[in-house]
Amino acid sequence: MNISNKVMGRLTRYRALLTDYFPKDKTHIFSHDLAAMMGLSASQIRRDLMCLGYFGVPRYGYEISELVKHINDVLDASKLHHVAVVGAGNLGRALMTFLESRRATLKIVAAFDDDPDKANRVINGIPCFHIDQVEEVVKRDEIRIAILCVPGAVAQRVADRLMKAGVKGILNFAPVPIRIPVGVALEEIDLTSALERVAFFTNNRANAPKERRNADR
Amino acid sequence: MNISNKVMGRLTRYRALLTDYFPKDKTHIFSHDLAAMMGLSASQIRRDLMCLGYFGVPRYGYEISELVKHINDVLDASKLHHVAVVGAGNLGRALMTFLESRRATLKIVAAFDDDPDKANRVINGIPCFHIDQVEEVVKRDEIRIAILCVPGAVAQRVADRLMKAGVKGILNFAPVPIRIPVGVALEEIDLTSALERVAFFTNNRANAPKERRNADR
DNA sequence: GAAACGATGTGAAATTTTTCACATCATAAG
DNA sequence: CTTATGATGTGAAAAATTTCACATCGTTTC
Repeated sequence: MNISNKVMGRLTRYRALLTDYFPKDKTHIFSHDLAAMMGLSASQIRRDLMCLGYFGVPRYGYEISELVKHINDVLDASKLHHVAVVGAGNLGRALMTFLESRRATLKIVAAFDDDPDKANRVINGIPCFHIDQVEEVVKRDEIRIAILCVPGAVAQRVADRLMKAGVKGILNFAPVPIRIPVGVALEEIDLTSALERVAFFTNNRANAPKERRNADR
Repeated sequence: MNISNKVMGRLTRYRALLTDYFPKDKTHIFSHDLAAMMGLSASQIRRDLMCLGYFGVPRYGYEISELVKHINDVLDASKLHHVAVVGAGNLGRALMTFLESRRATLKIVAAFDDDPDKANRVINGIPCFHIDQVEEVVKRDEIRIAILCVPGAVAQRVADRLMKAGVKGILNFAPVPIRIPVGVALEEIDLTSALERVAFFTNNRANAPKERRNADR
């Protein structure tokens, strides 16, 4: 089964919801319950879960622990990843604390900045290096994923440098798109665009970005 | 013309690219140039621009100033919006500085937190209030959009309170989906999910999340 | 003025994503 | 054991999004 980017995104959210925000005493869940929590349709949930190779039982629903286990199997296909935050400004530092320790398999092991004042310090328990050490540290610590929080003007240059050093996945928060060769994974989050989108649909309520249905029928 | 969420997102990015990251001496741009910068196909660019009611000229491409003007017309349909950041933790404070002054029409006028230590202070030039003042301040300052950066466990409760106070658009960074009635705009950014997605496609390079083509043919 | 050029605008096809609708099946009740 | 129940898994339809392919048209060249 080929899992699309969209399905992936939802699977991660199902997992988060089930492991962190679901009553511990419940052992089973129905597709329409998960749908209600996620604001999606029940059939979409079932369709997504089909990708897992795990099947629920008709009258009981899905066993939560099994479900989570199967999502884990698919998502964390290859164990641990070392992650670096590049650009230790306000946003970079906030993301360090926010994302660290969310997922055991994604460990933020370093930060980089071009400001010498920030280098050679430990920020929130994460060692911060000068950007010129990036090649050395990426290789040494086997960093494969970078969270890019640098100004738009230098984003592409820094990204190129990271990829040259061996980074294979980039989560880009810089407000410009970056170009990647095939073989590198890229996810872009444009925060300004997101806010503008909300503003637009706040004006034009008719076509809100998400319509949330509840059940199957 | 009914503009979809996806098209909206791209239009905002075209604008940002053209206004902030494009050589000032250039007056015109071709669809395939913009496509190359955005990592999209030229035909998609042209299709998106059709929504604007502005047309390029065959051999000259699009006049940048006119193009931006038309995007402005569509996007900022109703002038100014007052925005509040709710939850003044690391992420909330970072977003305050990051998003403030990005768009003249989106002004962050207040922050809220349930920590009394953070209330009644000015953080990065933005006044911070205790969450219990939310109804009062939202009404007084005509706040219509909220950026939600509170813990997942309280996200829905806080969102409900905001909507009750008059907020019509929410940009949700809490790691759980929130439910909204029709008439409210919602955009959700799950940072953990984004990182997990990158990690997944870093493992499974075959199907990277974005494939970037260059030209038309 | 006429012809060549090359980028646009767009109908139609292709692809992707979501929803519908119902056969199927495990359980519980009779 | 048999039947009723109600949630699943999924083929097929529908909807949304992207790409193709080319007619069209403004500019430039001759």
